[in-house]
Amino acid sequence: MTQVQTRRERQREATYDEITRVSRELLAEGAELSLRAVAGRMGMTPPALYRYVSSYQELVDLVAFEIDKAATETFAAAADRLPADDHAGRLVASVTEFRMWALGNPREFTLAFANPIADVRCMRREMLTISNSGHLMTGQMRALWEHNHHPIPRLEDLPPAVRESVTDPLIPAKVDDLALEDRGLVWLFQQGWTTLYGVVALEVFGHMDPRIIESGEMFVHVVREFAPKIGLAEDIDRLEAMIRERIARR
Amino acid sequence: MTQVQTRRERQREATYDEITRVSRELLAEGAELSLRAVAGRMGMTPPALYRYVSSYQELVDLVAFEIDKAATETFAAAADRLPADDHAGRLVASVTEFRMWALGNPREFTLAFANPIADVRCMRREMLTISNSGHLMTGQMRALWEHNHHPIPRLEDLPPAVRESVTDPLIPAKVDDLALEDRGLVWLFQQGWTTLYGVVALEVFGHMDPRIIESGEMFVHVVREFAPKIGLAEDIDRLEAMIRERIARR
DNA sequence: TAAAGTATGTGAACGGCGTTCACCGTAAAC
DNA sequence: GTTTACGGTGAACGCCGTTCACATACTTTA
Repeated sequence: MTQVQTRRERQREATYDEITRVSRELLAEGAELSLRAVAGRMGMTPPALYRYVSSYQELVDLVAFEIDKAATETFAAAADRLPADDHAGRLVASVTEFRMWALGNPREFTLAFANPIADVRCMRREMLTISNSGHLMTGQMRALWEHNHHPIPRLEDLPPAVRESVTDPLIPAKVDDLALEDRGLVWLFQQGWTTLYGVVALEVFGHMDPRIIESGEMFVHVVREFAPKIGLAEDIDRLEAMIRERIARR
Repeated sequence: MTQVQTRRERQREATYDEITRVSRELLAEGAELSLRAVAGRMGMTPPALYRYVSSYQELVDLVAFEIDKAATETFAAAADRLPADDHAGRLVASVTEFRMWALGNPREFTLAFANPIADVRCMRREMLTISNSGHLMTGQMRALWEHNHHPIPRLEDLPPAVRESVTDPLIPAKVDDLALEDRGLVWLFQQGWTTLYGVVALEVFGHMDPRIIESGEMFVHVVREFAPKIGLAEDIDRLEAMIRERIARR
C-alpha cells in the first residue's frame, strides 16, 4: 500500500516540500514572501510555480499551514520535556511555548494566525479545521480533564449557537470521540484560546506597554485567571513558576 | 493666537486632510491602499506624495491614526445615546460598537489595530500613546470607577513591571491626573483591553467558528466575565441585553 | 517500440507597485 | 526685486503577481 505513488507523484511532492521549505527560509531571513523570490531560490522561473499553486494567496495559505505544523512540533516538544502524567504542566508548557514562539517569529505568527480569511468558502477553512496547534491544545486540555474531571458547562446551559458549534465543530478540535454530554469542554477550550490569542496577538503587534510585553506579566495574568476554570486553582503557583522560568530563558 | 498659520501651512494641512480622506475612501471601496492610487485620485503624480510622507509605511501610519480617530467618534456616539450618568452602559455601548465596527470594517481594523509595530523607536509609538480609542475607553472606565468605586489592585500588589507601566504609562491612557495610589485602575484597563482585543481580533480574522462569530456569544461571554471586576456584577443582565440588541441590529 | 498525451518548465510581456532623481515654476521671505 | 524654499512633474529602476504561447521530457497507450 506504500508504493502506489508513481515517480511523478513523488517528484511533485518533493517540489511542494521544497516550496514550503524555501518559503520558510525566506521568512526566517526577514525577507518578504513572494512568488518570484521562492522561484528564484529554487532555480525556477516564476511562472513555473503556477504549476503548483494557482495564486500568491494559495502559496501563503500553504506556507501558513506548514508554519503551524512546524511550530506545533516545538509546542509539543516543550510538553514532552515534562512527565506524561503532568497534564497541567504539559498544557501550560505548550501554551507558553506558543507565546514565546510568536514573539520570536512575529512574521510567521502573523501569517499563520492573523491572516484574514477572506471567503468562508475557500480551502482556508478546511485547513483551519485540521490546524495542528489546535489539535495539540485541545488534546492536552482533554487529557487534563479526563484526569481531573473539573466541572464543565452542561450542553443545556449553552446558548444555541455555542451548542451547535461544540456538537458539530468546524474549527480545529479532535473531539469526534468525545461524548456529546461532555462537549462543554470544547466551549471551555474556545474561551481559553480566545484569551490566549488576545494577549499574544497584542504582544506580537506591540499594541501594549513594552515593559509588560518584556516581563510577560499580562501573559502570566491571563493564564492565572484561566487556570481555575480547568481545575488548576491549587496547582497555579507551580505553573506560574514554570512560565516565568521559560520567559526568563527568552 | 488662532491665525499664526501662514497661507502655506493651511494649504499643507488641507493636503494632509485630503490624503487621509482619499485613503479612507479607497479602503471603504475595498481597494488597496497604495501611494499611486492615492496620488492618482488626488490628481497628483506619485512622487509628489513624497513631499508629505517619507514612505508608504508612513502613509499607512497616518491613515491608521485617522481611522482610529474617526472610528472613535462612532464609539463615543454610541455611548452618547445613553444618559450621562449611566457609566456602565456607556462603556459597554462603546465596547460593543468597537466590536461591530471591527467586523464591518475588517480592513480598517487590521490597519489600525493589527499592524505590527516594527521599531519601537518610530513615531508609531507616539501615535499609539495618543490613541483616540484608548483615551475614550480609559476615560469611560475611569468615570465608571469614580462613580461606583469598585475595588482596584493596590500598587504594592502589582508586579514591578506592571507598577512601572501604570505609574508612567506609554500606552494610550489619560491618567496624568489620576492619583498614584489609584493607578491600579490602569492595570484593570489593560486587562480589559487585552480580552476585548482577543475576541474581536479572532472574530475579524475568522479564526473562530462562524456560528459563534455570527451570534456574538464569545463577545457576550467575555464581557460578562469581565464585568464583575469593575463592579458590574448586578448590572450585567441589563448590559447583556444591550449588547444583544446592538448585535441583532447588525 | 512508436505514437499520443500529459506534466513541467521557459521567455517574453503586461500592468501595478514603492521609490529616486533631476528638473521646473511659483509663492513666500528677505 | 532678488533669493530661497516649497510643491509638483516626468522619466526611470527594480520589484511584484500574472498570462500566454511555446518547448521539453516523461508516461501511457496502441
